[in-house]
Amino acid sequence: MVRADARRNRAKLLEVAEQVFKERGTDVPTEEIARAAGVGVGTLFRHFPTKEALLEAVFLNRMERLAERAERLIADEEPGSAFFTFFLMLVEQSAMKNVLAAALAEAGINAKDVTAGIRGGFRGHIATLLERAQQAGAVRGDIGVDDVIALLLGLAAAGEQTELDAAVARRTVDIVLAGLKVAPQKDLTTGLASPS
Amino acid sequence: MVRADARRNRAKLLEVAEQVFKERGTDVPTEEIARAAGVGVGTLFRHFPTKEALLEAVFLNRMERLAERAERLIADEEPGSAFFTFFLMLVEQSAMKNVLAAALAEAGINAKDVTAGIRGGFRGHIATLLERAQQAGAVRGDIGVDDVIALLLGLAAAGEQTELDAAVARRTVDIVLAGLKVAPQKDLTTGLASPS
Amino acid sequence: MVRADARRNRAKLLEVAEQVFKERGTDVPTEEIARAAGVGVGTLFRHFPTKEALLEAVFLNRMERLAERAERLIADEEPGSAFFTFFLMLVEQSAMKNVLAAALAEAGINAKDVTAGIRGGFRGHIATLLERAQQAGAVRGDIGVDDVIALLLGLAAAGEQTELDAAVARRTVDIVLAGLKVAPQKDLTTGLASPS
Amino acid sequence: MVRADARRNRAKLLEVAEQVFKERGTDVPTEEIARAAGVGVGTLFRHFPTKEALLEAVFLNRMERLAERAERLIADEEPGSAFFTFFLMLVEQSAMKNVLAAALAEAGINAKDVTAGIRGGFRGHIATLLERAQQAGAVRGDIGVDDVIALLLGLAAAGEQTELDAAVARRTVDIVLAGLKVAPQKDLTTGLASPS
DNA sequence: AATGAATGAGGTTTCATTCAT
DNA sequence: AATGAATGAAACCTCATTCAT
Repeated sequence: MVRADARRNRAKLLEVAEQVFKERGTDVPTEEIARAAGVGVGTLFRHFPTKEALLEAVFLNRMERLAERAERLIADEEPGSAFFTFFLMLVEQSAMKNVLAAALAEAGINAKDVTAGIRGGFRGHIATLLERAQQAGAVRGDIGVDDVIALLLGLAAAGEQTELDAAVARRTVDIVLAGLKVAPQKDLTTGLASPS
Repeated sequence: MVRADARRNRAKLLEVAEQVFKERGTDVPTEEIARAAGVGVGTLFRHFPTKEALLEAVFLNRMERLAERAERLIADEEPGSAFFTFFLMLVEQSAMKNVLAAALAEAGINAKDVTAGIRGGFRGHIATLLERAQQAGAVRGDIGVDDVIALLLGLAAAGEQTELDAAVARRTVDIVLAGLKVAPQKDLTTGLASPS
Repeated sequence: MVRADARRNRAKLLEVAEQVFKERGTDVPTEEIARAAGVGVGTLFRHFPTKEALLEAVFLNRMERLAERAERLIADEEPGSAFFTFFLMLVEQSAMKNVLAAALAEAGINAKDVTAGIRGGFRGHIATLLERAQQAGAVRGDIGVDDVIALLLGLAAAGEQTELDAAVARRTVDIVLAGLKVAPQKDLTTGLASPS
Repeated sequence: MVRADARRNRAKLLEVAEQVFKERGTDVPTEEIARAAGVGVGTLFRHFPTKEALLEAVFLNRMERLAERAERLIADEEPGSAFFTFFLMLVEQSAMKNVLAAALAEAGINAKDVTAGIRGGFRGHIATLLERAQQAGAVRGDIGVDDVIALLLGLAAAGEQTELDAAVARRTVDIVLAGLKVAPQKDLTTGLASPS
C-alpha cells in the first residue's frame, strides 16, 4: 500500500518541476525541486533516475495534456475553428515553453523522439486538425504538420522573449494565422517564398 | 604596441566562441573555448571578465554585422523589397541563434537592453525598414518594431528546432511574410485575433 | 538518523581545521582540510558554506571552550587570582591564535561582532572577572574590558612571533600583569600616558 | 642615465606598496600596486623579482627609517626618556604593521633574518636604548631586547585590531610602560611571573 | 628599461548522483 | 520507499610570473 505515497510523490514532483522550470529555467539545482515538492533528493532520483529523465517526463506530461485537448477539439468543433483554436491555445499557454525543448536538445535528445510515444500521437492530432481545416478551405493547402509544429515552437519562443508585452504576443499570432489562411504567395521579393 | 596581438586574440575568441556556442550550446566550459582559440583561460578572462560578458559580446558582434547589412539595404533597395529581404536574411542566417538570446535571458540580461546600444541602432534600422514598407503599402500598418522582432526571434527558434528540413524553414517564413502583407483580420475563430 | 555521522564530521572538520590553520596558516586550500578530515570537499562546504564561515566557526569554537573555563573560574576562585589566572591561561594557550583573528579581520569580519553572540558571553565573562578584580583592588580601576581584550590580543601576537622562546613569552605577560596592578601613571616622558 | 628613472620607480613602488599593504592587507594583487605606482607589472617585477621580495623590501625600508630615528634619540635625549619615547613612537605609528611580519612568517621567512642586515642594526639600537634606560633605573633590570621587541610586536598587533578606538590603544601602551617601570613581581597567583 | 598581454596552476564553490541509515 | 549527508568532478575565476614588443 506504499504505492499510493509513491504515486502521489511522482505527481507532485512533476507538477512542481514544471512550475519551477518555467519560473527559473532548467538550470535550477535538482535539490531545489525536491525541496519545493517536499521530498528528499533521494526520492526524486528514485522516480527519475536522471535530471534529464525528469526533464523528459515533464515535457511528455505537458504534451499528453495537450493531446487530450486536441482529441476533444477534434470531436467537438468544426474543422476550421478547431484548428485555429488549438493553435491559439498552444501558443497562449506558451505551450511548449521552449526552455524544455532547448534543454532536451542540448542533452542530445530529440523532442520528436520523446513525443513519439504519446498516447494517440500528439503529432497525429495536429495532422488530423490540419487536414480537416485544409479540406474545409480554412487553411492553405501547401503546408504540412511539420510546418505547423515549427510555427508553434517559434511563436512559443517569441512569446517567451516578449513575455512582458501581451499585445505583442497576440499580434504575432494574428499575423501567423493570417498567413496560414491565404493562398500560396507568388514571388515575394526573391521568389524564395513558394514552396519547393 | 602589443595591441596587434591583443586585438587578434579578441577577434579569434569571438569567432571561435560563436562557432562553439552554435555547435555545442552555451554550456561549454570556458576553458574549451580558450583552448579552441589557442589561448589560455586567463587571456579569455582578460578580454571578457565573465562568461556572461563573453555571451554578450558574441551577441553584440553578430548584431553589428547585421546592422551593417541593414544600412546597405536601406540605402540600396526599394521599400517593400528591402524589408522582406532583410527579414529573410535574418531568418535564413538563423540570425539571432536563439541559444544566445536564451542564455542571456537566463542570465537576467535582456536582449533588448544589450541591443539598445549598438552602433547605428539595430532596432532603429528595423524601424526604418518597417516604416518605409508600411508607407509603400507592402506591410500592414498595425504592427510595430517589437512585433517584427518577436517574429524574427520566433522564426529563428523555429528554424533551429527544424534545422534538418530547409523546406520547412522556408515555408514558415513564407507564411509569416504572407501574414505581414494582408490587412488586419476580423474574427478568426474567437475574435481574439484583432489587436485591441 | 544519519545525524550522528554528520555531527561527527562537523566536529572532526572543526578539530582538523584548527590544527591545520595553526600549523600552516589560514591560506591552506580548503581541499587540504577536507582531505585531512577524511571527507570530500563537498562535505566541508555543506557544513561551512564558505571558507570564511569555516574560519568563523573555528574561532567561535575556541571561544566557547574558553568561555566555559571562565565560568568555572568565576565560580571557584577569589577575584584577583581568578582574573590573573584567566589572563595567563588565555595567553599561554596562545588562546586566540592571532592568525585566525587576522584572517577574520582581513575578511571584513570583526572579531568583536563574532564574539558577541557566543553562548554565555565571552566578553561578559571577562567583564565580570575584571570588575571583581578591580573591586578587590587587584587591578587598577581605570581600564575596561576592551583594554583587556586588546592586551590579550597583543600578547597572543607577541607569543606567536617569539614562539621559540618560552621565557620571553612569560616575561612579557609578567610585565603586562605588573602594569595592570599599579595605579595610573602620571607623565611618563610626554604625559601621553594618562587616559584622557 | 636611465638609472634616474629606475631609482625613482623603485622608491615610488616602495612607498605605494607600504601604503596599499597598510590599507588593504598583503593580499592585494601585485598589479594593483603597480597601477597605483603608475608603472606596469613588468617594471615591478624587474625591481622585486617576487612578491615576497617586495614584502621584504617594504619591511626593511620601514625598519631603516625607524633605525634612523633611534640613532637620533640615542644621541639627543636622556636615557629613560629616550627609551620610552622610542617605544611610544613605534607603537603609535603602529610601526611594524603586523600584517607584514605575518605575511613574511607565512612565507617562511623570519622577520629577524630580514632585519639582520639593517644599517646600524635595528636590534642594536633597541639594545642600546634599553640598557641605558636600565642603568638610569628607569626600566626594570630583568628584561632583555627580545622581550621589548615581543612587546612592541604585541602592542602593534593590539593597535591594529582596535584601530577604531584610540583611547584603548593609548591605555594599553600606558599599562605596558607602567609594567616596564616597576621592579620584578613576586608570585602573582601561581608564581609563574618571576623570570626563570 | 618599461610595458602590459598572456599564461596556467590553483583556489573556491556548485551540483548531479550515490548510499548509509 | 524515503531521507538527506556525502561525494568529487568540474565550473568559474584570480593572480604571480613570464615574455614579446
